[in-house]
Amino acid sequence: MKTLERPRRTSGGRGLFTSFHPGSHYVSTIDEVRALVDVVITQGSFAFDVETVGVLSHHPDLTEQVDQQVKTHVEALTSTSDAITDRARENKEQAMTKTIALDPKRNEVIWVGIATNGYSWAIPVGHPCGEVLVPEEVGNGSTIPPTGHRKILKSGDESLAKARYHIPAVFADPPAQLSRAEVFEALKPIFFDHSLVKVGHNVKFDARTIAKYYGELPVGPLHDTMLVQHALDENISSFRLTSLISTNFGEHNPYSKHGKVGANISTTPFSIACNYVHLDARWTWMLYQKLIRGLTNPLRQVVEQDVRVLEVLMDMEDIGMQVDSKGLASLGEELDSKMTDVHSEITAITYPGFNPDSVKDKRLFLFSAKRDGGLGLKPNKETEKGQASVDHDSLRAMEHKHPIIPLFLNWAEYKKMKSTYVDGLLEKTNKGRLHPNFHLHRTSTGRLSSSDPNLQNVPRDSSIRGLFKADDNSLLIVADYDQIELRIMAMFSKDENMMEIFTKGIDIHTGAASLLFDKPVAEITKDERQLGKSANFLTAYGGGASKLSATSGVTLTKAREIINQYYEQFDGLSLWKHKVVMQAKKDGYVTTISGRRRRLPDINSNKDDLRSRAERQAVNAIVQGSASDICKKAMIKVHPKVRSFGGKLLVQVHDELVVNVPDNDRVDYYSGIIKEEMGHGKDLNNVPIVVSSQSGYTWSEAK
DNA sequence: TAGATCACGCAC
DNA sequence: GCCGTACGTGATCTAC
Repeated sequence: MKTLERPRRTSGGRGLFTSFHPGSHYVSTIDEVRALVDVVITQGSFAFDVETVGVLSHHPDLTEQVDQQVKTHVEALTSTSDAITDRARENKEQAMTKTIALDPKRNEVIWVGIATNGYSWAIPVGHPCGEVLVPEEVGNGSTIPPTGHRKILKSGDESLAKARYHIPAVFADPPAQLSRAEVFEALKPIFFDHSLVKVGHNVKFDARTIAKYYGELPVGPLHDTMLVQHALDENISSFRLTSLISTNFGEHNPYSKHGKVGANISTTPFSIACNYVHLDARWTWMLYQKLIRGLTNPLRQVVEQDVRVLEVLMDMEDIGMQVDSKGLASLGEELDSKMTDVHSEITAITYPGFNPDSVKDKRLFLFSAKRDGGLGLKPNKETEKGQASVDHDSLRAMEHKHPIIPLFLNWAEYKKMKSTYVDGLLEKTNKGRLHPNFHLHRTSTGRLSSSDPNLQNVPRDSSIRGLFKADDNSLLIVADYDQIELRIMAMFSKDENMMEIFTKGIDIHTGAASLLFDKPVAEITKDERQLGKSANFLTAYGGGASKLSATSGVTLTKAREIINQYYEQFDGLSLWKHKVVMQAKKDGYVTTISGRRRRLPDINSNKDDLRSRAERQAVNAIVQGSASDICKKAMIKVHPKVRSFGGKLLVQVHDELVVNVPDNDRVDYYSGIIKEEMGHGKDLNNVPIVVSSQSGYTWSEAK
């Protein structure tokens, strides 16, 4: 039995592991795994990290996707040959393999890294290669490729033309490694110990990845360096581990010496990969120690709340949401046929090769002079960079000027649905379910975000939401906060009129209209309510008269009048906003209900545009961030309740929760529990919280 | 050729 | 100068 290597401590160094150098130990026997488990258990917490690869052959459905992608790719080419087709397939397979490596449901672990006080271990469980025997050879196009890698001419001879080429390295066989099954069995005591804190950098990924080998998710408490760092500084551009090490330890490239991994860990020599795994686990551990020690209240409580949300999110991601793949596919066909028609009409009016996806093409066709082949129309809006805009609003405004404009509008609508929501979602479907990633560190306000796929911006249109289904024998309950952001503003500002509207249970937009137009609530028309609504929105976002006039269609003068009247009626609100900005200028940040901070470096800028932007952000961050705090608290409370009656929390969309519950006669009871845990009936300093809910078999029915 | 940027559109 | 927070897609630009 090999003994565990314990890295030497350095005195006065940057951390516990800086004496580390190559030739590092890797765990090769099951006794060593058991021994490391014994050490970890005494430490109370540990960092871990997995390295993963995608295995295409494990997923026959994915080969179909590759087939399809190769087919589309080849169809777009003018000349095809076996060599090109093979190359295309190789590229697509590589891309797909890379994708699956990051999908916790479909990847395979090849290394596990673990670190705790003074220790780190690298456990290989399927690294495919040993050391390099023959290095890879890459030609950048300036040389003639070696024989055997040259193009074959029609004559049958090898072409002597210079070309790009890539000859992969030749590796020795890897050393003998433990199997995943025995390693994870032996590690079970540390991943399922309710008293051990399991730390990761984006820990949901690692935890969900290893869940495959246990048939269930590791248990909390979990902790994550990303969300700690985010609480300390939300204005960070990259949350990659290497970036955070640089900013926290002043190491410019901690991996440069012996842990540099190429494009793919599975084509990295064994010893380098081993070093890399040690480094990743160690740096995660050291970063965690450093960040957690720098946490003081109220940020400490913010992080404590977020790690609890993290566990809920992990569960939500792993469960995923059922989607009707066949329905999506047939919607795709419908859109395809509509698009074919529109496209041919567009081509007939424009010219062959006109690309309706090209802003440039559309801009040229609409706005260039008639003598240049354009329509000579006048642009009515500019993009940020000062170009003529061809977005929906601009086109709508000139819709009657030429028959092609409605065609552009139709094309854009169909294209969006097809590419983002049909093809995009289908590609992410795994056994009929979509498993989003929820992020706690990607917004400046503390809101969640969602990606791969983003289930927070699924169109409300029933043609899409109607395809998101409850499980068999289940129902979806959608519970959402009523006007949570405006209620939060009422709470903070204690504005009398706003408080009164909410306490009396009057619709806030109607109430605002009533004050704006000095009319009883009962006499407010639909149009007036809409103006009230627009004005209400402006307050949270800090919009001005021009925006109001643009979105609601009233004249600029009228818009100014409305805004003035609004702030006269809700004078407490404008006073509060003013105080917020003053405080932000003094402190450099604002604070939400839970104590989360939004730092605003531009709040005292000399540049008017930057400063006013920061002022709007200050107000908005308090409102949006506090709403997010409330919804996070709710998730923490709702999650165990819902599980206790066999339900599943599926998705959070900022102010709404989507829950899958058993389809039985207790649905009203379930809804009641969910609403209660979300705070329905309670209040925010005398501003009532109202939660409404609906249920149905699809997401559109439930909303 | 890969990554960055722009323009756009979807959500709250 | 003029509306806050996100993410995905496709085109186009840019650096290597």
